[in-house]
Amino acid sequence: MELRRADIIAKEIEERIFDGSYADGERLDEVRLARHFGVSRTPLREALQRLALSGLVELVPRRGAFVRQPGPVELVEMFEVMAELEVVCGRLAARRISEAALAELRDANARCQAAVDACDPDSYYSANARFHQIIYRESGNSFLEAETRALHRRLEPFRRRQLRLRGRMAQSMSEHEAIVEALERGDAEEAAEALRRHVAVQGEKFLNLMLSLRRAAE
Amino acid sequence: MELRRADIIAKEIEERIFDGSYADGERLDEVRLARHFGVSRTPLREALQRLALSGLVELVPRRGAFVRQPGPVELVEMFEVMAELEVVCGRLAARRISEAALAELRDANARCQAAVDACDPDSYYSANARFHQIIYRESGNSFLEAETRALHRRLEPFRRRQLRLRGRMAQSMSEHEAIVEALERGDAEEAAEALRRHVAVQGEKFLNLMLSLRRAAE
DNA sequence: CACGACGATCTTGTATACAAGATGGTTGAC
DNA sequence: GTCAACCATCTTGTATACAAGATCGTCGTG
Repeated sequence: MELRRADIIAKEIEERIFDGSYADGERLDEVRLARHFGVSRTPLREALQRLALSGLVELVPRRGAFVRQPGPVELVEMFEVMAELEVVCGRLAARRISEAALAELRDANARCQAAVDACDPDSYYSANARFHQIIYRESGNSFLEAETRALHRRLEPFRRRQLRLRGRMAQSMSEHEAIVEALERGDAEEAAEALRRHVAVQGEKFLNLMLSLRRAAE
Repeated sequence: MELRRADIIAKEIEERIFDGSYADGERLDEVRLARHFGVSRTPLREALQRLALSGLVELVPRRGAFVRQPGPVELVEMFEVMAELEVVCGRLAARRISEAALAELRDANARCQAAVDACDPDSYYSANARFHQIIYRESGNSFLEAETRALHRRLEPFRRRQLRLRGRMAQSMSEHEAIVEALERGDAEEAAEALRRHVAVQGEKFLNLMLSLRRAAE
């Protein structure tokens, strides 16, 4: 047995929550899940604890674990925080970014463009994620980087839905270019604002998000 | 038997890590701790998992749990993020704060002043914490509030050390007043900047922080 | 004398057994 | 007929037992 099983199980359940296999409010039966994963309740409970800490399930004492999908309000709040974290990363990165990292950004952007041309949302998503994570890293603050990545990851399933909307990928691309430009110039405020515009969920984007939520709820 | 014991144990161990009873890198022996708390290894392991998620201990598979005090670099990073979160809270609060909350802030500030006059760092600390938490709440973003409070709590022991320094309380007070003023005027940028100045760790504050770390390490 | 391999022992990871609280249905009284 | 209390059952929380990997000392060899 090479690794801790609880990690694997937690990730698996997380995946199921993300992709909607487990509905909001659903109780996660320990013995059922334990049987399903072929383990005892001990490592499974560890996995549930872990998920509870990330906020994906709610652990009610003596009652069990319940899936806790963020509601519309909480989602908007999380996106707002995400935007602000990106802004902070961008502002710091504008001052601290290296020439090599700028090249990496341009490369990531090129891959984004290729994905847009190929109309491939999945590879666009991964190239886009790389783009952003370079900026997190170049903030020069590992703690900030870790926190930002964690939230990014948590919002991943919702972002992904948004991307499938018409024209979103192309728009996203041009925003990327504005960000890179600002970072090249070392213009912290412009980088910050470009990122804020890029990430913020507001107006029609907000509406779209809510609609996709409705769809996912069925 | 009333509540989940793992919570209580986790909090207890957390306290010990915070106050330095457990040194950095120290291994936390499961059976020893279990005996100490009068429980079996099962709830104790749950507690360790929890602490691992908060970053207070490192869980090395098949090796055990090790206390992981943040080093100087990580601490500075955490304070930088803390400052940015406060800034975000302040900026949002400036737009969203209610008249009642402003009154609460003035009240908290009065308590701070009373603590300064009485030279009572402990009650200053709690009044100060209340002051800041009102701002987090008035950001109108529960998720942001929760995240900010979590980091605030994690940095508490280090903040507390800083407060004992000469003149820090009085200076802190005047900064509070500037913050309240900006919030009253609804001046988001000024509130943000006032908070940044208030929370940022830089210059001699940085030095002091490092020194207090040294002291704690012994 | 130094280095490496082997094994005893200890510690963690997992499974199972047991205890205690929660749920839901049934029964009885009003 | 309705409401409430009680009991059976189920589920979680905790303890203990067992398995597997890691540490460290010892012994043997070069």
